[in-house]
Amino acid sequence: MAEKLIFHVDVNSAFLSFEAVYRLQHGAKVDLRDIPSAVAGSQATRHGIILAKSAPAKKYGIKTGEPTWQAMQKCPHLFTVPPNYALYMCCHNALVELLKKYTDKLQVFSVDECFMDMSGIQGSERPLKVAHDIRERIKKELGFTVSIGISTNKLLAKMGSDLKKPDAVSTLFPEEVPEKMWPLPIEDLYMVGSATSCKLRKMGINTIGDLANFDLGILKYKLKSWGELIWEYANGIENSEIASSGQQVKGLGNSTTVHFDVEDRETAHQVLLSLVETVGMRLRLGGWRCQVISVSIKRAEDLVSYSHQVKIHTPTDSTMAVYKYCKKLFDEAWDGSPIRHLGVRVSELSSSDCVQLSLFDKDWEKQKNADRAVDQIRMKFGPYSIVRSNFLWSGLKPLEGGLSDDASYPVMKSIL
DNA sequence: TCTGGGGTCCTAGGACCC
DNA sequence: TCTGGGGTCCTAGGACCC
Repeated sequence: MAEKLIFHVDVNSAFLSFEAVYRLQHGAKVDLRDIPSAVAGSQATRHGIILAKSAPAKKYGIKTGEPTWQAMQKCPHLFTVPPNYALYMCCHNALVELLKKYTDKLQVFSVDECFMDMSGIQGSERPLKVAHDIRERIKKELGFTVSIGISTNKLLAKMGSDLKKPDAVSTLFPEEVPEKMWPLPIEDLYMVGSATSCKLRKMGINTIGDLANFDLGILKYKLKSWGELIWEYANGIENSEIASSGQQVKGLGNSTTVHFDVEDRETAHQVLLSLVETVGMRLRLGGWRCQVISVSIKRAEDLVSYSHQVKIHTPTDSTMAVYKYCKKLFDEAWDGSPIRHLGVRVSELSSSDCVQLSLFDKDWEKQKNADRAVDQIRMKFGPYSIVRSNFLWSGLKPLEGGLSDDASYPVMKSIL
């Protein structure tokens, strides 16, 4: 069997690049990528973290995910712009359309990453040439730069695209692993996060090469199946297929950091309703019902989260049914301390085609029709065209988590 | 006026059944 | 007289990704 040939395409500083291109196209004189700049959430509503940064901003030591105030201390003249998810989806769609011209075996991995199975070109064309074609074409037609990694599996292609940025193509074939990947610090390996790197460094494992050559038995004993997974990754072993049709959605959720601390039950319930509104609508748009409902709470004082979930007997897609369970879950779980963040998540999804009515319930029929009517009005006239009256004077957003106009918003997957 | 929001998968422990 | 052991389901929490 012939070796596979996989490309991993990664947009450089995606959110910031998308914004920069958009501004240039609308007459801006300055390219955000050339100055210290960042996409950052609003500090006033306590969403103030860095979502993406320019290369000049990176030179100040600014990191993605760090609080904006901290970034401003490192670089007082940092230019920040708010996030614009609708724009990112447009850029994402344009990227995917362009890549599809090269292969239909394409896996959308996130808003700014794709895997491509390019095995078809092997023999006739040189992989590097094709990759550079793609890179140049994206730059010319879409205005942003990408880094492309080339290898025989997804893991190595992904690690490869990190080797050189921005606007670059790198190979990381299995025979190049000892030379190109093993010298890197252990944190650079996909799936080694802060908790694992801490454990590994205590074991004297500091580079990817250290891990690759470590005793697998000891690793499995200490880190269970996780140890085996990252040991294989360190050795470049990974053989999952390109999932072109997109994986089954497992669950969906909505959460928010409230712009003030929530200290009473009624307010918490209101926030939960605003979260459930969009979850319910997304369920119905996707044609799903859920059977597990979960509420999560993050305390203001120590930022510790806890959660409570329930499995219900009859799958539902009704906003009010999900909300009813969320209120109950919240009341059972809340420890009474001020709340910073609330979340709702539904899972164990099943198709709503095969309706199974456990009881024939008139109220249920009515509820279903009401949900559908509201969905249709919101889709036609905008999400805020219909709003529950109890939000009017509450100071809270009636819908939390914004509705994407594209219901098939790409799912970010953590496992290749 | 410290640290977002959207996901997936794994594991541990308890309940329950045979 | 006994306190075995396997299997499954459920829940909470932790790990990772972008």
